[in-house]
Amino acid sequence: MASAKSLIFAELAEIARTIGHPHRLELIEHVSQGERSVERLAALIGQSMANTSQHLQHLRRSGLVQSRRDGKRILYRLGDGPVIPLLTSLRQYAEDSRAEVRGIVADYFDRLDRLEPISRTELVARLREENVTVLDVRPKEEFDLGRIPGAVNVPLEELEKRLSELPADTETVAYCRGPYCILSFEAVAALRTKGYRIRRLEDGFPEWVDAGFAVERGPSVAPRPARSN
Amino acid sequence: MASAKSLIFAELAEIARTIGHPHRLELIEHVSQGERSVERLAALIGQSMANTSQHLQHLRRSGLVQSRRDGKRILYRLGDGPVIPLLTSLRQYAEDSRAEVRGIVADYFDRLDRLEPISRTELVARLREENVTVLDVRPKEEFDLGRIPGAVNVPLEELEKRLSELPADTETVAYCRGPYCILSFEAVAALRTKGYRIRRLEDGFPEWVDAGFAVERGPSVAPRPARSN
DNA sequence: CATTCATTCAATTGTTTCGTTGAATGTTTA
DNA sequence: TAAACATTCAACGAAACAATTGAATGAATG
Repeated sequence: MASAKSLIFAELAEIARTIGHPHRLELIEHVSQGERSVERLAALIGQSMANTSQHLQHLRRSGLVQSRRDGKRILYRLGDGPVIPLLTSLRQYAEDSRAEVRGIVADYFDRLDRLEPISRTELVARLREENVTVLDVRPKEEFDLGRIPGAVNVPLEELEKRLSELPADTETVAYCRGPYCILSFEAVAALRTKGYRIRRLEDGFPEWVDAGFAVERGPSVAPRPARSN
Repeated sequence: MASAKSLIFAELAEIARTIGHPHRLELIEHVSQGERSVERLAALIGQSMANTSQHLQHLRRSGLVQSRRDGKRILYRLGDGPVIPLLTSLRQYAEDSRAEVRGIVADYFDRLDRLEPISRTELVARLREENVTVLDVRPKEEFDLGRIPGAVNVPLEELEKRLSELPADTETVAYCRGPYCILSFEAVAALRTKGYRIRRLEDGFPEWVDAGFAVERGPSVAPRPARSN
């Protein structure tokens, strides 16, 4: 039946249109870091509450995000389906085939040094050998909601003050929210000028989770900066 | 810079909006079978030439399709980038998380028998052992443009007339245009009632190409139906 | 039980997109 | 060089969408 086919195309198109808006893409990125209230999301994307709420409901209709009530606020989180793979393939298509994006990514990220990232599997191997410090430069709230096991949390703004928490003798791997999040880029740029051996992790925390690697949750116990300097 | 970030989101959103229209999704599906003229594509999606042309140019702007001139007509083909992976992840997201799509797919395809498909790698292995006939049920023109090596082409309409070309003693694997193409489902349903041992290949020809498996092109030499019945 | 607060709804306006119509372009054929 | 043909362009009206405003909901607090 042709009608079943056109119904399927209509469904697919609707999902595609849902992620076809910059604000909604940005909302998904923020929501993929952990639960967020509408108020906070509105501030993050620089839009009004009403507008943000409507975009969120649009996303929820397509299952890309879910929500729950917590007291007087509503918290949004990432949907159950393979949302990250969908966005990853969208990004990969864009990087592969759109000159504009290639140009932007090149101009923007490459200028911050050619900071070759370390792969997730490589990091896992290095963690087993205990010869690497994992640095989470996201804000504390996001760190508390979930992190790479054993990671040390030093938000980017506090990095200069808290340099002593980082071992200078072992290599450090920094990560943040995703491939377009600049926090870890800036952390690497800053620490390299101070002589640290530091690299970025490929992509970011949501992709780490999506790839099925272990996650540590809850308020952090004492971080374990094996200070030796 | 926040502006680089928002530029990236704008680019991604534009690509997503490009595939966010049923006609354009359908055009991509048809174009992924091989080169097609605007006239033919217009007929396939049941739209005017002008409208089809505009959708095609929209797709071309995003690199999802490419075009070349051949005499007085313009032929469109699939773009260079990872278009199929993008659509595959879109479809997988939809199937995984949208009840409507799940319902449609279930109602529609499952009713045509639970025809468990054979995987591409399994088919390759079976082909090495020479104990399988590959049946391409697409129209001859598409078959000529590219096919699984060694495949026999019997378009669905001619299947009943040309049953003799299919060996009844070896298992047959049928394929067509893709996961939502009903040709191979119907072929399987038809031949099973006649006692043939026949299964579907997972997905279809574009996905076969995309997965990097060998393709045979050009007008078919004599098909080799190892008739033994 | 009234108030406060976060969120959602409803109505409005300006912008973008879709499909149609008819003319323009550029290539082949007569 | 003119006619035929496939495709694209340009202009239009209808429909969908985005963002704003202000009112409505519904849970928590006093």
